[in-house]
Amino acid sequence: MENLLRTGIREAVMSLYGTDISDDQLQIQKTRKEFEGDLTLVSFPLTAISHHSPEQTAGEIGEYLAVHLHAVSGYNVIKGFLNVTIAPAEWAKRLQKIADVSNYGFSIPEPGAETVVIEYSSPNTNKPLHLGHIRNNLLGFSLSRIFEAAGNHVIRTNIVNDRGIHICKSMVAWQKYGGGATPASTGKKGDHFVGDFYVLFEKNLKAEIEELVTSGSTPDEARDKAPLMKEARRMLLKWEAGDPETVSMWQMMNAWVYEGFDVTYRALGVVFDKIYYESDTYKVGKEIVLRSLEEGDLIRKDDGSVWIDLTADKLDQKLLLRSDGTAVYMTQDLGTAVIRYNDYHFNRHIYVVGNEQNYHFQVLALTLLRMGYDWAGGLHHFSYGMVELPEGKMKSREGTVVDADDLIAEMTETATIMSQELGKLGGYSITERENICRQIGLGALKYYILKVDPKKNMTFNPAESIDFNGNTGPFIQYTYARIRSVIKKAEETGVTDSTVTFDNANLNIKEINVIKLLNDFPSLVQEAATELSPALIANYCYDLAREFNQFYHDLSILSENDITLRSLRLKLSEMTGRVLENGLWLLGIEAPERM
RNA sequence: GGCCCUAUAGUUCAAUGGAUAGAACGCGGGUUUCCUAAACCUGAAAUUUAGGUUCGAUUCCUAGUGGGGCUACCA
Repeated sequence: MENLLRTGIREAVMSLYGTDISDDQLQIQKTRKEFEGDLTLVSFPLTAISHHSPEQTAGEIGEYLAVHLHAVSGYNVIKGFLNVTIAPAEWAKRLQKIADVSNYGFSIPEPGAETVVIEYSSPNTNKPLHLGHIRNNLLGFSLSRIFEAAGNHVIRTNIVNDRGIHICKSMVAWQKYGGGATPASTGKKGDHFVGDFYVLFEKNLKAEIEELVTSGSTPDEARDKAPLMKEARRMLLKWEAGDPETVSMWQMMNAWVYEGFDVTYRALGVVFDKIYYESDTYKVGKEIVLRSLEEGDLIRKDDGSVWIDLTADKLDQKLLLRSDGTAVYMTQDLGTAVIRYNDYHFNRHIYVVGNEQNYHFQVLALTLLRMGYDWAGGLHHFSYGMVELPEGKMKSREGTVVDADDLIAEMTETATIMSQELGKLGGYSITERENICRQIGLGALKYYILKVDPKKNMTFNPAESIDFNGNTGPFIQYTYARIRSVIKKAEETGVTDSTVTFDNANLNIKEINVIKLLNDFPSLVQEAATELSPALIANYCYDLAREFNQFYHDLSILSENDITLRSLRLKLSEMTGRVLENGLWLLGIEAPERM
């Protein structure tokens, strides 16, 4: 529609002023709601060509369009803005056209489509997932679907930080205080079971440190020589040396954690195509660092540690191997990137990781480029902001961390209570009820997080912020469920007529508003992929649901006597339902048939 | 100290350099014989400060102020 107008205006300018115009001179936007019209030309940039006032220029072009373009049914000029009205019949034609496209808005990967690796989640195996991980998982998963819908090959991947001193801490605590208990013997979820031992370790370590400090040590010294800390370090050395007993305990405890993570991932509805483990990739990282050192790209200091000098790129020197030859975080990520490139030959690799690691990912990409891996130009850090609570940052030490499993349960619970209060659950089986409430609770949670611009910090208020009214997931889900209900009723009563065409249908303003939005969806999917923005999809779904509700509210669909009109409204409803379903799909939110 | 991100109604979020800065929650007022009232309509309420670029700045640039992050031989 916009392209139609674009070429029309080009012709108009050519015929009126004898000049061709550039794209940035030709500014078309949607007409604001309060003015009459559908599309608006901003005439200010054209005054240099027309040598007339903005108003006059707009008027002349508008007149030309009204005469020469039959799709244009009218125009008005306000200040320098030319508001063009598209004939309702054009919109009806457009509706017919988009209705004929299958899998509306989604593209299928073509030969030559880009391969995109998306890494998200990236948990440590010493603690259960929390609210911060939820934002990460939801963003990562939604992005993966958006990329897929935009026609890319997508590989969803996860790097599990399964080794290191923090893992040893929970191992030490379990060995010392566990008394042979297991998740099965205690009935606890595996990740919480292990996480509790980690907390116990930290608690007892803190006590030891305090004791040492009161007997005269500095805090740093105390931390260094605390017996528990020594034990954890000893454990790490044994693990790195491949001590069979330590390794088998490590495997057992990690298996418990993975079982727990699986439950949380399933509840969140996220999946992975390939999981990498740091315990595998850090070795490759060491190898490539050492090779690169031989080739002379890196610096070895007197103590034996290996560094890369990035001062020429306005960054610092960065450690790649410790003086004792062991790997650091960066080493492991270098290895993971190289392995992944060898596995998939990706065009792009997106890391969904919090913005506190911006520096780390700058260094990572630069280091790989410096080492001669040209594909590192395709690495992209999708950096998102932190989730804060109304009372401030989440701090594990102060116990203010919001646990992922608790939150999911709480959301489902709230949905159940609200549904009961509204008397929504009559006539459903217990399984159906539970399923609907789960869908709604998670819909609320997911939408609440995804509608926010990812790069900004966000505040999450578990008590108040999650709502089921207004700009929320359940509002969109509810709209969808009502649409399904209308369609179902139409089928039951046989009022559908699929043979009707709409080419000359007489549409009102609300119907046109819905068509306009539907028309935008395919390009929006592409834009969301380009901008890496689930929020774009989320806010679009809300707009569409809201617009549809206005349409829906004061029109009778099923009881309309005019067959064409009734069919058209049903068609509009059905398409809105499909687009909402697709939009929610992109966000990883389920669309309930009833609620 | 250096580097990065951020600042919009009471609150949580929007706004490719364009018109009178949109929503939602909360607060005030209304609409149910009718396809789901978890809906719809309606009122009050905001761009951190000072400069600059521009026909036009919430948006771009510079500086200040507030908030957050990074600057580990932690991950």
